[in-house]
Amino acid sequence: MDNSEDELEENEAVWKNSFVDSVPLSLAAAPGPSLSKTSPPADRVILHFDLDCFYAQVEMIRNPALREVPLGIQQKYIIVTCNYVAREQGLTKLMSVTDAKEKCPQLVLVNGEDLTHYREMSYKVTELLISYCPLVERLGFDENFMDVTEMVERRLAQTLESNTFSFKGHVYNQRSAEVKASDYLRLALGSHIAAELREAIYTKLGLTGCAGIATNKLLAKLVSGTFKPNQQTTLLPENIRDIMGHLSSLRKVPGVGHQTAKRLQALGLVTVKDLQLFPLTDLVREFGGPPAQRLKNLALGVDDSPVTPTGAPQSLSDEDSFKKMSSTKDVLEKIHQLLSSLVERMHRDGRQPQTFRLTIRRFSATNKWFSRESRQCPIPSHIGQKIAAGSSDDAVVQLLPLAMKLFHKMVDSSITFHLTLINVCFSNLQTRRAVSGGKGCITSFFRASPRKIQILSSQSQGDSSHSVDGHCTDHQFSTHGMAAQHLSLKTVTTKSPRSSEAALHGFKWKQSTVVAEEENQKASCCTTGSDPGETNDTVTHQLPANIDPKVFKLLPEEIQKELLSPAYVNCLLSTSDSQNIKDVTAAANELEPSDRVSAVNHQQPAGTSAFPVENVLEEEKLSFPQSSDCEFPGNVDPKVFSELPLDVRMELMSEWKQQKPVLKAPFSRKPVRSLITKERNALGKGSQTNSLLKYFKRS
DNA sequence: TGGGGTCCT
DNA sequence: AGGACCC
Repeated sequence: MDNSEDELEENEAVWKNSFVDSVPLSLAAAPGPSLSKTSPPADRVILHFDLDCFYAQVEMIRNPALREVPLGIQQKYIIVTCNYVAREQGLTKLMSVTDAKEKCPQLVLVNGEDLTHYREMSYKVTELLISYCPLVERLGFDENFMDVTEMVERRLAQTLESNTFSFKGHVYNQRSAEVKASDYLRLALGSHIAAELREAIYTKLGLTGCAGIATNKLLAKLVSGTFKPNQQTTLLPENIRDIMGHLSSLRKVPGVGHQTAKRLQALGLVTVKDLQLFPLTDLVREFGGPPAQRLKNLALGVDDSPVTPTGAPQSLSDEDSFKKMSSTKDVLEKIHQLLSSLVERMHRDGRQPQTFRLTIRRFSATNKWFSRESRQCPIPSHIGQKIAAGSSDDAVVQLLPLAMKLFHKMVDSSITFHLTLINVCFSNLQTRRAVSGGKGCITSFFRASPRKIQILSSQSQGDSSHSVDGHCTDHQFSTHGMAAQHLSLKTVTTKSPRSSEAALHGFKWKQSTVVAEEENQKASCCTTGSDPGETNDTVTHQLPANIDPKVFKLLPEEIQKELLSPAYVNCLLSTSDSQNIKDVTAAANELEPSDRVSAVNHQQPAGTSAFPVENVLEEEKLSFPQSSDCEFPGNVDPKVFSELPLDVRMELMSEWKQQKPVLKAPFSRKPVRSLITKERNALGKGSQTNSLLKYFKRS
């Protein structure tokens, strides 16, 4: 679960004594003109939240008796995380069960292979944070970045009366006497917000965690781990050199992975300082321009990447690993099992997947062990509809032949094979919504839609008083939230939230009005030849050659049926024949895109999609001048918009965002650049900028 | 070394 | 489709 082993723990002892818990600041000491609103590109205030041993905490909430015992969360033969009782006995993350039991014989194990509860709790945390401020970016299940610059600015305007002010929590490598109030007031306010949010996470969800407060994501993340369970630390700009310098190796720098570290090491670089001092030109030679600059920046603690609201997931997948799987029957059963749960999850999400992918990992004694292979195909829309509609069994039965077809594209089952992992994945997730009605105008949404979107999980936190900030309460999930419309759409450094709703699994995206769907699409992927009429009478002697009749009879009825279906029989018979898939793919491509296009055009200002890039941008700016950081389509009245219920607003924003690839440009001028990072992909235009992680994407 | 995710090439 | 990265 957590591979970043305690980056800063080694330094902890060194610093601990020099930290103070609360550093008094005096506002009387001249706020100074330097930090007043006139200073142009004020630093951001970025928070990083990191829940303590997340899976273990979730299990301890589910079963409080586990709080007092050493607890390990097990996936296969690994302890992926453990509670602090267990850590006192020397356990660490990602330790083998054998080693762990040896160190701690009384260790209590809970199987953590099913992520459902962790995922749900994870989204509750993100939702909670979003309810205070929309700029929240998830990193895994247990971390969130948040850009609270605007909240800080608002508090700054209000808080001038108070005479003294303190940092909450620790301040990295800093004594109280050294802290200058006027310089770091904004970070100090950030530390208060962080403390309040951690408190909210604890009181509302029962979870503890750490927070880091700094001027960018890199630094916030690095500093958050300084004091480990349930504490927070602020990094002042003057200590950036320290914190970077004290990292024990380049691998500790988020963004420098295994491969990059190896290449750097080949250049003779092992410490962060090595990289800081290494000539950029030499670095460029090895990595290319933008990545080289990026690496240098990271080493220096410089990171301009925005906090990009994560919104709903881009894909849902389910996987299982095992020592050995070598029969088609086992593969079929495993895929069936994985698909069943995935389809259910997909249904709960409410969106409709357009792409299915099957991934395998083959056993290999050689050291090359970790690579995976995958094949993907479009999902015929009638199957997608069944998934979204909740006809899960039907959907699974129809997906199974698709999956087996993909499987046989990778594995020749007439030869022995040895798999160690199977993964099924839905991607290209599409929100279904009304499309048939009025033309080209966003208002067609406003009237239509008996919406099914509901809150399933958020036991709407009844009080509005939990607001960290009077201005920021608009974003709550409770029903009372029509106030303070101005806030929710303001973004500072980035685009508006991509859909938060489905994301926020508590919401359903479902829409009772659904696109009129062409049904004549020939669904199954392997329909060549066989006559459906025959199959019902089929008995086991008609089984494909590579199915053992005895084994067959042991299979669940449903699977037997499926094996006898024309689709599956054809899959087996035509192992190396990819023509079937191609036919279906072509058919699907003829139908699906037009569906999409009409949906898109319908919601756009007429004709915009055909405009040259610069025109589009110009137009958007003109039509929505008062806040260029909001991404309203040009014909949406912000006032009308702001009066809509929260969930409607969020869904609309998600819609618009998904359309940006059509609206927006691959290259744009600086002011909007941060808005389009994801959209570049969809356009298929190369991002000539950096090749490094989105995580440290530039703004 | 799990069971997830992201984006880029 | 694979590879890098994150947890």
